[in-house]
Amino acid sequence: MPDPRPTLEAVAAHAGVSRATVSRVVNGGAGVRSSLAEKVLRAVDELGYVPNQAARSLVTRRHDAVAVVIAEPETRVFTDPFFAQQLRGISKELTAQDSQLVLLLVEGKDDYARVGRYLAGGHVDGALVFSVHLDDELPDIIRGSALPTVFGGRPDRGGRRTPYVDCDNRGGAREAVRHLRSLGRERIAHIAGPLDQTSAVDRLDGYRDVLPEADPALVARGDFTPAGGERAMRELLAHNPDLDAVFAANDLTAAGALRVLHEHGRRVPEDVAVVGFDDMEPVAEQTNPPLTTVRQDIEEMGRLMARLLLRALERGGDQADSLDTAPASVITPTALVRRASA
Amino acid sequence: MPDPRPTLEAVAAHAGVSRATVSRVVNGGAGVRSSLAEKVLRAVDELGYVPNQAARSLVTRRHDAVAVVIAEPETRVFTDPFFAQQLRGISKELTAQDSQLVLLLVEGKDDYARVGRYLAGGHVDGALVFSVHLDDELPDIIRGSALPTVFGGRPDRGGRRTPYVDCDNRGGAREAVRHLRSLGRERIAHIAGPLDQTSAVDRLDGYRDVLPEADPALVARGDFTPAGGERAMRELLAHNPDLDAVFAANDLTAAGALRVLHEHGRRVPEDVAVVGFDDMEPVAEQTNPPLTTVRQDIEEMGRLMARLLLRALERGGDQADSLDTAPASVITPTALVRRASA
DNA sequence: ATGAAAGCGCTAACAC
DNA sequence: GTGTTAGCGCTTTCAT
Repeated sequence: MPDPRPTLEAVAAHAGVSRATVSRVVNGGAGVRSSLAEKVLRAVDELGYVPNQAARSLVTRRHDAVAVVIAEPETRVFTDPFFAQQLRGISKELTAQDSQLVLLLVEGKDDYARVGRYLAGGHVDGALVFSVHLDDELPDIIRGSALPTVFGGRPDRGGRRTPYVDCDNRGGAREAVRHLRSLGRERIAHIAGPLDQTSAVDRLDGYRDVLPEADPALVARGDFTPAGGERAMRELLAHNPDLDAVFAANDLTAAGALRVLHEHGRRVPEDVAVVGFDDMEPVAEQTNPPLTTVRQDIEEMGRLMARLLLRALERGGDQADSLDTAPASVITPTALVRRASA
Repeated sequence: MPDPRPTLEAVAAHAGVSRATVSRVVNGGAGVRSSLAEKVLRAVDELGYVPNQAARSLVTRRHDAVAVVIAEPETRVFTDPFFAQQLRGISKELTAQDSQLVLLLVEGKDDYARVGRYLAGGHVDGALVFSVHLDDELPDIIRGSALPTVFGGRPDRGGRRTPYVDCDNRGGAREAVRHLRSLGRERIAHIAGPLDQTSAVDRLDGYRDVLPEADPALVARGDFTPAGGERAMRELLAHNPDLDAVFAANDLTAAGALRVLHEHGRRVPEDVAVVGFDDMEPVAEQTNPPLTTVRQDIEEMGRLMARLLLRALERGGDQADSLDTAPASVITPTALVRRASA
């Protein structure tokens, strides 16, 4: 059985030119007489030549591939489409730039070393990282790899160094609470998310921005899950039987809260108005009543992350984190989507 | 600025041995005196040596990477966690075998050529492919790349050639319908999925297996979405006001059907019992009442796909689809999960 | 504009 | 056991 993959050499022979010429043609064909170029192209076609990436990377030191690192698959990531949409945006942008997407799913701290090794191992040109927990070491490990990186979601409270893309969690939360207030609600509660995630913290901050004097008993802690939402809602109802509105840190939480509200005979939105966050459609449209919520354009965020990284790669070349070439972070806008719950 | 990445050569010099020895140590160290091996390891450590994959692939012709090809991101894939869970299973298995996951998201037919090129381009050792539509050319393109491949979901009605992993759609459907019958239901309807997907066809076949004489008017066509489920349910109700049970092709469809049932004042499960398929928890647990459904172990299916492929790679070496080395397909079992709707 | 030649960093015979 | 050596397939000066 003959080797199924012809080499540059074979194409050169077939076309009656040198390897160098074939290489030029294959890489855009700048500075090659068109008559020759044509001949080469024909040979490429006839032989079904496909360049060997490994050989190419060996000399160019580029891989046209970026890693996408996603941690904490145990939780939210795998029960809402957030992650999938984000990936889709990333994929679109990378594809447009002929870059490949290498997915690194991190199951736990045991995987950190592996990821660090991979990133340092020169397989990819850059990394897109979804960091979630505040005290996580992953961001540091990744920064240690010295690979150009863009984070998805604000990495931590102080983090200035690495660029990231996040939606305006705080502003979106403010909008949600203001909406509730504009509806005439006076006892507006908040079910927060897990406060080791910046998104949850920011949403809580947004709530407080609008209601700085709110009764602390009106804030309960959830965990971004429906079960957490139920628990928090029960607690809130117990301590604040008079509440007339709830801003939930995400849609899943709101769904749980809604169930408890029904259970307790509260009508939504008549007795209690509810607003969620995310606009994750399969949930927000399925709830009873359909959920008013704060939408973020997740796919666009993914696309932006990829764009930021690719731009850094183009420019940076070697020294990707020299300050002036470092791309700035991006905060994407949110929008209130009114359905029936508020 | 000095090159930040030391080579084998550098390590060899630093350790006072030959490149070959370093290479041996780095690749497991078989047949190297331990005293030397230690010295090498120390050198590796001190220099922070990381092997250059491109160089290695160039000679070994292995990449320790497999592509995961996912088509039709427009629809279902990105609104249910199915895909994420599958990926997670795949990732776990690949990671365990030190293989990387390269994700190829296919947005439309325009992308087919790109995918074909990539797969043929020798970037990866094999491919895991989620093919969904019956008349799709993607499977053929992929087979054309001559890359060892495992499909997720039965690729098409006749497909014998390529191994795949799928759940027992037909058997699961039978179980669902039998359960409904065991509840004493006599007018059992079915809302089918899009029949250009084998899973939808198989589930319909399962329904018919149990109810070969069922009134054809009891079968309506959905599309795996809640909206489709609503539409189909209305239609069914119009033609069969006496129906007392519905087997929906998936959970999303069931959620839509449930809403219409409520709208029409039918009590579930008293008047009409409902069973779904998939057990996608965020949906099945959120419906009112919580959905009885057929569960498939999605993560396990992903894991199996990867395992099958890796096994083929180990054995096959070059000729991966020689008949005797081809791994057989796997059908995974389903299980009825009883909640409140039936 | 084109070709010749020198590697990129690694593995795998093969010799010692 | 260990070192020597010959490439893997490609890009890229450097001549011409």
